[in-house]
Amino acid sequence: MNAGRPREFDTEQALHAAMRQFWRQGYTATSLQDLLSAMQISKSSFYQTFDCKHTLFQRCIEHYRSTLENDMLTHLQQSPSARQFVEATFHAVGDSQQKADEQFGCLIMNTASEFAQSDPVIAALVQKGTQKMRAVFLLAVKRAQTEGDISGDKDPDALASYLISSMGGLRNMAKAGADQKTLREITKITLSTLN
Amino acid sequence: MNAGRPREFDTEQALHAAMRQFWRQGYTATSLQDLLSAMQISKSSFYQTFDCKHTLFQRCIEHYRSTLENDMLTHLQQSPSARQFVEATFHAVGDSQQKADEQFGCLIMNTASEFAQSDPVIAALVQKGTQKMRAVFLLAVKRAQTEGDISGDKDPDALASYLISSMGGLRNMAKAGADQKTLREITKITLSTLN
DNA sequence: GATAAATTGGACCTATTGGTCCAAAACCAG
DNA sequence: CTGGTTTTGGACCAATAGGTCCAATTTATC
Repeated sequence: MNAGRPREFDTEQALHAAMRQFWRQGYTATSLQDLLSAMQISKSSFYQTFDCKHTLFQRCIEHYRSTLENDMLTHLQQSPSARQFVEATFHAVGDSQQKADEQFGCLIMNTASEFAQSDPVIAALVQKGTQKMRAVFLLAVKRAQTEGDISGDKDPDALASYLISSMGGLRNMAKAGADQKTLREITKITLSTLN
Repeated sequence: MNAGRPREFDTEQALHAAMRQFWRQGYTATSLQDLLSAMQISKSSFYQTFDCKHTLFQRCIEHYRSTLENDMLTHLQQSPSARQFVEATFHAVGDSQQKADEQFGCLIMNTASEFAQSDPVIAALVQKGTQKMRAVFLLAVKRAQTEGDISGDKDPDALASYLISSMGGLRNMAKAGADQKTLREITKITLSTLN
């Protein structure tokens, strides 16, 4: 009895496309038309599947966060040393190969910048996002300390906060159009705090 | 011969009000109505005096930049040591007294985040803004080196880039809702790179 | 093949967007 | 007080915003 016409699009794929669109242009500057074009679905399908623009945005932030979080965690696990993981994560920003993605900055930070304090729901998601990223860095710092690559004297919590702040700053510089040399110089100094 | 009805508002004041509005909400999210309310002028006066929203925005960015630049330069000049100036500049972000202003982030960086690569005219202004800020930090670092408060070994150019990047990151964290303690921890580590 | 369930395209809606235009008002110089 | 110049308020505009609704279409099950 649960029959009916099957969907002509993949929900996950559409969500991913929407996320990239928001990532590129931000929430307000992204019109419904932009979304439909990017997601390649019709208006009806859009509203039926994703409720409304705001709800979709929330899902996109969560999607971005969980994807990034998982990526970071697997990279951390697979990395021979936690210190190497942190260094690689920062070097990736200046890396020309990933430049296409990097010039959009970080969706979480972009969102914080766009309307952190004006929308409590979004603000909470941004908060959660930074917390989770911070947690990954915290894990990495602690592991690096047991591995002897970061001095045990340092406060791992403070270091983790510092790292997300720096990462946000660096990606923002990349978005502002800083060249590779500059990004590398910044990264070098940032990482020197781990010594 | 140059007679006529005098303006009922002050241009500079209106510009300042517009700047604060853009600073708070960003370009796209700020409607014409928002601007008129903030500036307290009529639509006619708006278009006659400021041409259009986009042109006004450009002027606002320049206004923000030159104001900030001048403030920083005078602070630097009046500071007993250049190192103290840099430290004070960073500490000000976490300072609760300036919290009201800080929770908007930095207009230049916000703008970079909003549409750095999609609008060449704005992108150029953002570039100019970061350059100028960087120049002030460069001046400060070099002076601090002659004053013996920063080791002469360090590359002042790299350090200047690092400082604006870190400042952007820190202010973004403030906007994202980080508490004072966290901001202070980040600042402390950031400033430790000067040793 | 009929039926029930679900998706789809597109017409339609209202509110708001940035922006134009003009008549009325206000002012200064002569 | 008058003529020329400027500002001002508000009517008006087309385009677009996000969103609703429904008829047509497509499919799985029986």
